[in-house]
Amino acid sequence: MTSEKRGRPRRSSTRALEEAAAELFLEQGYSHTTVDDIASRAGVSRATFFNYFHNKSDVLWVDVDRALVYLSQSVMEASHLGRALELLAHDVAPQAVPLIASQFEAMEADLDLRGDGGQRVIQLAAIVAQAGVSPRDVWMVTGALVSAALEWSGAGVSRAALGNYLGEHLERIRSVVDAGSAASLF
Amino acid sequence: MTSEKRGRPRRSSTRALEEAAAELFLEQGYSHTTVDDIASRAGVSRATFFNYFHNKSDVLWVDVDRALVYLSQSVMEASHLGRALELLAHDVAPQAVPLIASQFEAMEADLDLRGDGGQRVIQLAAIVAQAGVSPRDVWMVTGALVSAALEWSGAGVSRAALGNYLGEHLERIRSVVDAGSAASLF
DNA sequence: CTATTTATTATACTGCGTCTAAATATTAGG
DNA sequence: CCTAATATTTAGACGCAGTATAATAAATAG
Repeated sequence: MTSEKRGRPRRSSTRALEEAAAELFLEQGYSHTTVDDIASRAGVSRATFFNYFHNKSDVLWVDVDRALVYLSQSVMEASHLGRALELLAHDVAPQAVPLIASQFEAMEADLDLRGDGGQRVIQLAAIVAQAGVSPRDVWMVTGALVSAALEWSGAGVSRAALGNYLGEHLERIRSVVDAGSAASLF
Repeated sequence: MTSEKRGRPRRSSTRALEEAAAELFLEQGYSHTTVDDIASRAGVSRATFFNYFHNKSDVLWVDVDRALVYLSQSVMEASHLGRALELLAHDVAPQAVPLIASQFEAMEADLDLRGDGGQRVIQLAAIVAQAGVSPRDVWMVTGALVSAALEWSGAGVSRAALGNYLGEHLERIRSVVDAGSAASLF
């Protein structure tokens, strides 16, 4: 995905494949949709799909993964999780709820997708740890963040900004985390 | 897996397959070991492997899964997460650290196994929710439990009983959870 | 000895993910 | 214009996971 000016132009895009996949998942369910189906609908070959995504399920988690990458980089630079989260929340529009969150059950793939979700939770925990939160607090903080994200995505169209939920849930654990963790969080 | 007295006797066992798999994973790494390899070493056919496990990775998580099933049933009966955890901890010997926990990096399968771990975390969260912990506390409690389990399994051979770690980590969040959650926890 | 029960096994199939090599479409520069 | 360099698409083959089915084998009950 270098895409300067030279070379054969792209025939598709992450977005296009995302949309094709979303359509099919809603029509036929996740497990009954093959990668071939997605590629076909997007007008490219199966091989090309894998130029854009590592695997079938990633197509659903694109937004979440982008957020995690952003957060990870942001933490590396700022070394302050609280600030990194503010930056992230600021960049996420209230409408931009990941597809996976808004239309989970419609895709009838609970079991298939549970593992993928858990993978992201673990990744988040790794970022929290990287941010300098003390080991014994890592999972408590991670839990608070997951909680906030779920409440945010679960709230209807009238949801507030993501930052509000994050702030609220972190505030609740402020009094019980180590001093070191607090320093990185608030 | 009914196994009364009638019918053809079993040629293998979960344990035997577990051990065969563990050997191979340590020898060759997780991703370079096929289900065929495992079955062969255990002296059965590939098809038989799937009579004992749902999939390749489950073989590493048997102990964790057993604990989760136990916990889930226990919660259904007692409707009290705290008590269910005590019962669980009481039944788990200090040496019985799941294979996956003790020999994680030796298997060179970080990425492959991360998803499986996350899956269990999500399952745990579901049990916590089922136990009547209030929704906004579910992930905080889950985080505390994961934290405890990791500290327990990460401690050397001199580790204390699992119950100690669980109690300690839950105690830390006691002051910040809802009254309803506390009722189910303590 | 036969019927019943349970487990093992062979076999075939779908689909994911990987890899390689070839084909295609574009730009840069002589 | 033509050629080289570059970037992307694509076909095709492969290994392996996981599912399903039907046949076979080994035990017990009566």
